[in-house]
Formats: sequence, structure tokens, C-alpha cells
Amino acid sequence: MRKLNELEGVCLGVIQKNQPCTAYSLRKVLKASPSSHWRASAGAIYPLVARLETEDLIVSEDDEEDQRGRKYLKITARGKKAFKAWIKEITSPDLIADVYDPLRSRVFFLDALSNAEQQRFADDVLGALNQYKKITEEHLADRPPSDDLFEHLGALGGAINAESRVAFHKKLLAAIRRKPKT
Amino acid sequence: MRKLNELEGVCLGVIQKNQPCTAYSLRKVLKASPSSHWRASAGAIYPLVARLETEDLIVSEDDEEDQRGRKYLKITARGKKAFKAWIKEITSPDLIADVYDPLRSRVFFLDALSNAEQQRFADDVLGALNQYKKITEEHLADRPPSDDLFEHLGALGGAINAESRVAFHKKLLAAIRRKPKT
DNA sequence: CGATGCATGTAAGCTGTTACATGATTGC
DNA sequence: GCAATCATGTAACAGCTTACATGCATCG
Repeated sequence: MRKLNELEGVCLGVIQKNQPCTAYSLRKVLKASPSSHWRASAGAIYPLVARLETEDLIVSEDDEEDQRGRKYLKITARGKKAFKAWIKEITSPDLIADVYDPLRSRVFFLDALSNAEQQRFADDVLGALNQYKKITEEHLADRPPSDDLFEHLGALGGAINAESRVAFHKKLLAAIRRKPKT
Repeated sequence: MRKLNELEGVCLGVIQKNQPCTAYSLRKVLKASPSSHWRASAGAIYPLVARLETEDLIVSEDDEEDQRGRKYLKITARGKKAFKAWIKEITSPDLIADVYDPLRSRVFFLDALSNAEQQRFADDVLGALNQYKKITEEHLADRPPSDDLFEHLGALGGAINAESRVAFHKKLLAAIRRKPKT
């Protein structure tokens, strides 16, 4: 059984949680995430769903008497197995280290900007990050542990991450202000 | 002037910092990052460098009398402008929110595992994360602020991020242990 | 003198993006 | 009645991965 990529794993997980669900509602769930990493474009999702179906990881059922032609997706036993393998595969150091933050990528190169531009950058980013942090906190508040524990914990992870990014960018701003002007 | 993608931006930044440098050394710098997100495969870098050159964002110079045929890359004025635009573009909420953590993706779906498997997962991940944290701290120690301030700050961001991930996964493990067994 | 690392690159294939296309349903 | 949203999909294109290919240099 082939190894799933990240988007496939996430989609299988969403289907398992919300089944029976349509590809369209799958897209909505992904879009609703505070992380904009999952763009969930039609051109990504529909071929992906077709792929999972030809490999018997999901099955689809056409609702007759539905004029819209909705297709309802369900995970198969094979799909569950592949999904569990996808979750567990995480122990590999490569996946642990595969984190990405476009803000941090840019910090390394800030000496390409003038001092004034650096301050502007750090200021703007801090403002936007604070807004983002608020969003993750609201998202968390909407997901109490009593409702779905792991949905809650996942959202908690998002909020913790946002908070640590704010903390880092406060330090960055302070360091830029402290720095002798060139 | 076209907008740069993330890999292009990072590569231009590395070239600007280390110029004149070869495409090969560029790959090595990317590989040396604790984040395995930048795989820096030959099939990615060489076409990318060619792209940047045809758009006059970099220039390359062949070292005659070098039997290996090294090509040395330098950023152009146009390149510097495009690079600064890439850095500043970050203010967009979409980029701020474009964070990604394959561990957190999986947390949302942990109820697909049995209680024993959940604990195993959280245990393994915590162990691997602690190792990763150590790596980021060593990376940080190698980059004192006196040497290159922003290189230091970027590495600091990586270490802070690793620490917050450890803190989150400690909470996750505790929550799983506290949870009534099913 | 053979393995490893330096250094360049290409080709096939997969996956994702953007943009388009079509039609049903709901809400104002 | 018209706009927005539901719902499915496709086509062109761009970018990355994996695997291959070539040759020079260095170290033991």
C-alpha cells in the first residue's frame, strides 16, 4: 500500500471524521482552518478524491433523486489502515523537522533592509501576528474538550504556536530597536 | 517584475549573503538548515537558478581555468529590488497564516488510534521533538548575535518554535493519560 | 586506486495552482 | 429574478521529486 502524502492524509482524516461527506464539504473544512496552508483548490481535491477511490481507500455513493448529483464519500477498511500508517509514520525525524514559517524564513535576510524598513517590517508583522493569534484563540474557544478532545487539542496547538510566534517577533522588534543604527 | 515564490526568495537571500557562490553551495546552505522543509534537490535548484538568471535577478560568471566548470552567482540590482519586495510582501494575512506542522495535522485525527496507540504516538513524538529541540539549540549556539544578528535571530526563532512544540506535546501526552480509556 | 564529495545538469512523472465551465438551490 | 453559494469537474501550466548522467578533486 502506497504512502500517503500530507494532503491525502489530512483529507482521509476529515472524511473519516465527517463521513458520509462530499468532496465539497471536505474543501470547506480545510478552508476553515486558521492555517492558510491548506488551500483546498478544486483542482487539488477532485483528482485526489478520484485517486483515493481508485485505490479503494474510500468509496463514493451517488445519491439518486438528488438533482445536484452529490457524491457521498466514506472511508474503507483499507483506507483506515493506510490512514493509521500515515499518522504513525510521523516518528521519522524528517517529518518532525518539516516545519515551515514564511516569516521566519525572511528574518534571516533582514539585513537587506535599511534600519527604518526593518522596524517597519517587525512592526507590521507583530500587528498581523496578534490578529492571527486572536483568530486561533477564537477557533480554540469554539472547540471545547468536551466536544471532541483531539479537535480541541489540535486547535490548542495552533494557538500555542501563534503565541510563540508573537513572543519571538516581540524579541525581534526589541533587538532591532536596540541595534546601533547604520 | 514577477512575484517570487518562497524557494526563489530564500535562494536569492542566500546568494545575496554569500555571493559570489555556486549553485552547489547554495544547496548545501539550504540542506544545513534544521528544518527539513528545504530539500534543495538538484532538480529544484538548477532550473530555479536558470530562471533567476534569464530574468536578470542574478548573473553567473564562469571561472575559466577551473576544470570543474564552477559557475559563480551574484545578485543584480534588479534582483535586490525583487528580493526586498519578497520580504515585504509578508504583511499579507495569507502569508502570516501559512504555517505548517505535520505533527499538529495528525493530532486532530488521533481518535482514529486506540488509547495505547495514542500514548505510543505522543511518547515517540515527544522523544523525537526533544532531540530536534536540542539540534535547534546547537544551531543557535553556533550563531552568536555578534557574528550576524539576523542569522542569530532566525535561529532563535527556530529554537523558540521547537520549544513551544515540545510544550504542546507534553500537554498532549498529559491529556491522553488523563483521558478515560475506551 | 577507489570511495566520497564537489559540481553541473537533465528527463519523466506527479501534484498542485489558476482559471474556466456547468448546472442546481437558497435567500433576499 | 438575481446573486451567492452549493456541487462537480477539467485544462493548461508551473514547480518539485526522484533518478539518472557526467566528470573533477581529494583523502586515505
